[in-house]
Amino acid sequence: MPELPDVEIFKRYLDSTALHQPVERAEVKSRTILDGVEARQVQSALENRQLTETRRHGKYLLVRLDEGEWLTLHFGMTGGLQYFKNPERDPLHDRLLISFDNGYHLAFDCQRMLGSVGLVDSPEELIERKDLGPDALELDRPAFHERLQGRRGMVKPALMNQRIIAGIGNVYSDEILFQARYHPKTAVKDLNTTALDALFDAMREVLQTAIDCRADPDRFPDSYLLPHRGEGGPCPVCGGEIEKVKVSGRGTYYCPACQLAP
DNA sequence: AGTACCACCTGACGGC
DNA sequence: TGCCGTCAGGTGGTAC
Repeated sequence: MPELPDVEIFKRYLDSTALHQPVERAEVKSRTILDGVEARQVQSALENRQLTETRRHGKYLLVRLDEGEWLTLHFGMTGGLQYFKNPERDPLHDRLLISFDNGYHLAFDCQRMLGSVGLVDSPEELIERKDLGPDALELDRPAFHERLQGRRGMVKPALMNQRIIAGIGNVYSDEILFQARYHPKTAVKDLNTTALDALFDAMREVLQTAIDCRADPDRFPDSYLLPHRGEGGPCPVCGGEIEKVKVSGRGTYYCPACQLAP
């Protein structure tokens, strides 16, 4: 489930592998993933160019092609990148394959095809087109308050709303609320300034820690919920049972003892 | 404005 | 054994 930390790791992976290599050819293997572009546009945008720069906004990865357009990658739920030389390492659900002059390939792998590939003239164009809020790690404390204050709904859907803040999904919203000790169904209007501050701190802490752990749950601190995510499992703080509920349609894990009822 | 529900999509899993 | 329903979840559409 690629959320902000996962996409940040993809960005660093691409930066350390495929950047500044002349592209020999590009092949769109599944048209389903194309977002408002034709396969030939993607191919001609890539061929005989280089990937010169990357940026991340929320769950989107943008890749600049020479000094021109930007390729946009969204990983849906099962997407990822693979850089390899041996064709045997081409991932099973390869949807876009970029081949470089040096004999290496970069595959955009996406099993469930919920991801997307597009082209924009600038990162700002993508943000505008998708109506994305500021990136969760770029946004400062006053802006966080401003974007949440006055909202009527529950805190978990607000954190997950990409128009309010970009980058947080189902898994990390649970972790942020666990670390901040707020119940996922807490009404945003019931969070006072101090509570919003605590939520902001937890958001930054969780996202940065996840990046430092290379978004690998096995590396996460013992005090994190994510590695124990599952119904009935022990809470890493109090040892009580983790419960599962639905919050606006999403499977939500929390500790009823640590995260007080709204 | 917010929520509920559906669809997209594939693969895993449990029940019978 | 195999068939079927359900679930996972990011996004986006519709209805209320």
